[in-house]
Amino acid sequence: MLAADRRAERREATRRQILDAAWELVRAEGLAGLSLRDLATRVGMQAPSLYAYFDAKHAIYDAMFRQGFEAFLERMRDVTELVPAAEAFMDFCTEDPARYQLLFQRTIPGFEPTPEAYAPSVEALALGRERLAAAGITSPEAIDVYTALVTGLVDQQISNDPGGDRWRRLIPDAMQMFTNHFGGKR
Amino acid sequence: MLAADRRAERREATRRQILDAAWELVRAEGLAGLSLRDLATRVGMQAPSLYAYFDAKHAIYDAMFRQGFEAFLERMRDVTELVPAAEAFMDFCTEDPARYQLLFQRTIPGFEPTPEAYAPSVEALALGRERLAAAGITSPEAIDVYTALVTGLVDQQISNDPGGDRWRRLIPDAMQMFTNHFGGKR
DNA sequence: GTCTATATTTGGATAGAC
DNA sequence: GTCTATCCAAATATAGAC
Repeated sequence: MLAADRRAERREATRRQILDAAWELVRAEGLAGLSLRDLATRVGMQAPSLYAYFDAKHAIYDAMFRQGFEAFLERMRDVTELVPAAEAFMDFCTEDPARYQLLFQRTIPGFEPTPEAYAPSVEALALGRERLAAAGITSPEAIDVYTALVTGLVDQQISNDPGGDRWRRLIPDAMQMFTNHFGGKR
Repeated sequence: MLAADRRAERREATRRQILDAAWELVRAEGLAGLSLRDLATRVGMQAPSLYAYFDAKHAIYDAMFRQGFEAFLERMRDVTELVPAAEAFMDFCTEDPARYQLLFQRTIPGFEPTPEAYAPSVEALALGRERLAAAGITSPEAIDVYTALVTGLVDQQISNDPGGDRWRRLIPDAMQMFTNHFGGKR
């Protein structure tokens, strides 16, 4: 193996280490609480050293955005039925509200994901559409009501009953309501 | 009229003026973009002068929170039917997303409304419950699904089609789906 | 690649004169 | 009540030595 390859590998490892620490930090302090000083401390560096790995703070959010949707795809890949899919989505969101905020709420002032980071997110959307189609849901209206319903359940769960299951347990009933009205396999 | 009364009245007028400017500012810059310097400039003051009217920045958010729910109550008071109520809620939220964020999303780090500011919010919740009961919806599960569904529609509308009506126009159909499943007057 | 030192900006908040 | 002057804190980011 060439020295250049080893160097690149080491660099990637450090980048991953920084991102891991960033996730820990936002889980503890909230998404907006990510500061370069704290992050550097957590990986045993001084703040300016981070700039050897990321051009700017937004580049860190960008990499996290991409990682988040990759994890999302991984999690949803094998879940095909309507109710389990909604439950998997709920669990993915509630187990890390900071990640939920980054991926689905977009509340960081001035942050827009770059096209590269955006790619897995587009893939995730396509996967969702595919799953719905397999369940017999194809009309744009039905899809829009579905997304509103599921994200609404998740949002209520996170903001009004964190750690509980007050809205999570309503998923089967809500899905029944949805399929009764919009058709779809039973 | 006593001089003291006139003084108090003048003071209240200035407070209102400051709050009006604060609303303008958050509509323009986002909820987190409210800075005391900018706010003071907008009302023709220097920043420290604001402290004669509000103890701290959070006191301004607090007063805005209260005003927001008072406006909400005013708006919803005469709307009793299910579909018009959901539409009125949608319109109230979309016409001022910063207000929506303050009242219903609670994303300001460290801000918790005081009990006094909270009062109209509690009243609003009670009103909502009353409206649902009048429509024949009383089970806790049905109420929770209803809130998830309506806030989900609003949230999708604001984040994915601001200024449009892609989710707003689905309200009648979504309400039909809901009442079909959970009963309620038709 | 990492450090120290520093620039720069931007906040909220206070002291004290008037 | 309003001002000027200032403090203090926190943040991102850059320069330049090693």
